[in-house]
Amino acid sequence: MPELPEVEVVRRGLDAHVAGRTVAGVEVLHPRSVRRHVPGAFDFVGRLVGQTLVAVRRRGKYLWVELGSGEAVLAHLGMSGQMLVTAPDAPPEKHLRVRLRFADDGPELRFVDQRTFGGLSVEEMTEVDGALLPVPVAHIARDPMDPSFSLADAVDAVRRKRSEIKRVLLDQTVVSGIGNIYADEALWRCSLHWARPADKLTRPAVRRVLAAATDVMGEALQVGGTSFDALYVNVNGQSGYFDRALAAYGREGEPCRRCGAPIRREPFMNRSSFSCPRCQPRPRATQ
DNA sequence: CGCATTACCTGGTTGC
DNA sequence: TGCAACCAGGTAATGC
Repeated sequence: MPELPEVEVVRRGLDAHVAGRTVAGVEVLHPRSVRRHVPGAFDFVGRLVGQTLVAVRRRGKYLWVELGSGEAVLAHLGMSGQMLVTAPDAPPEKHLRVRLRFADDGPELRFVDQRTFGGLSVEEMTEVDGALLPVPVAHIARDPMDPSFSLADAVDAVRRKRSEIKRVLLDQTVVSGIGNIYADEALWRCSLHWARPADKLTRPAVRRVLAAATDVMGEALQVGGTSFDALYVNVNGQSGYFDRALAAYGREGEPCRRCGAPIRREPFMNRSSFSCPRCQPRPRATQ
């Protein structure tokens, strides 16, 4: 699933392949993929045709392409979204939702999304705390790879939450970019159970877990960066080389890489949390 | 207001 | 073999 490292891989690939090019035509094949564009699919197309794509930017898991008009095409990949740069005559993918053709007749940009949790929209920009962001991203906190990210501020924000630490790690208004996979990895790395109350953790403990999340996402980015070539931007988050580096996520029953105890899986927010029963003991009473 | 829960989606897998 | 149930999970809306 695309979390920060996977989205950053896509951002880099898009920036390399579409920046500076002019949109000649847009085709929306599934209305749901542009549902966040309130004026509708027709308006979406109209706002893009003729625009130059200036640069591709990202905050957390949100991605946007700055337009010559000053607006931006905002993209969220959801769980299964992919941005592909393909030859215009390449056969359509099964779940092709939106395609952008360019005036140079070069490779086209395709938004492919099986589950349609993701989507595209054209948005106006707004300034928040010195950063220029698409309006729907205004409430998203800086991610750990943002040059202006403040670890001290993030530690304080986490400790203000009266909730379980993993819920807080997944809250994109506190720190952005962390999803289920990297949350479990970060908690495993600093031997914390996901249900530990965030406001009861010490400042150093929260600093450690945020540093672990930053580290693990950085490592994933390094190996994910190899997975696209000139005509193909790979956002296949669960494949690639980072799979084999995972210590907790998806390893139910397999030995903990630290102590050998079988990794457990527990229900969490209608999904799963993976942890080591010995290294990450469940907190006693959460009162 | 702040935190918890649910709806939204589809296709691959599992179990009967 | 067929089909229903289940599962993946980020986000916004809803509930308390």
